[in-house]
Amino acid sequence: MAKRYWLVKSEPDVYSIDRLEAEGSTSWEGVRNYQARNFMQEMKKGDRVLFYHSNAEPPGVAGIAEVVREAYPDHHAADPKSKYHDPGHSEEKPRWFMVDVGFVERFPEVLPLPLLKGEPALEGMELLRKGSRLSVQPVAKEHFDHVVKLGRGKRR
DNA sequence: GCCAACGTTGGC
DNA sequence: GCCAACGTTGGC
Repeated sequence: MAKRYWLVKSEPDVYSIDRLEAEGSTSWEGVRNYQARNFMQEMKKGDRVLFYHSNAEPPGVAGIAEVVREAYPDHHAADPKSKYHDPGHSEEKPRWFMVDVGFVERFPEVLPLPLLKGEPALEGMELLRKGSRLSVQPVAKEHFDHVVKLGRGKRR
C-alpha cells in the first residue's frame, strides 16, 4: 500500500509541536470520535502527518510528524479515573484506539489557517471545510506537499 | 467570551 | 426513526 498522508489537531496548550520535538514521540490518546478513530486505524507506520494547532493564536499547521506505531487499544478509556474513560470500552472489547506519532519537522513559523484558506491549490481540503471539526483526517498527497512547501517557505 | 457547526443521547 | 436537548469543537 502506498504511503498515506494525514492531519491531526492538537491544542498547543494541551500538546504542542514543541513538546513533540522535545520528547521525540508520543501516544495519541483521547480520540473519542468514531470517524477520527476509523482513520487512525488506517494509519500505517511511516505515514506522514501534518501537526495542526487548534484553539491557538494563530491556528495553523505547526510542522510534520510521522506514524511510529499503528493503532492499539487506548487504555485510558478503561481507566475510571481518566477523563477519557468510557464505560463502553474494555480490554476484551476495545472501542477506542490510539497510535504513536514521532517528531519529524517543525516549521519556522506556524502556517496560519487564513493563509491556507487563500491557497487555490488547497481547495477541497477537509481542514478548510466550513464547520469541519474532525481531529484526525486524511490529506491528499498534493495538498500535503503544498502545505509542506508553504511551511518551509521563505520565512527566516 | 460568543456562537455556529457538529456529534451524541434519550424520550417518544 | 425522528428530533429536541445537550455537550463539544474551534474559529473569531
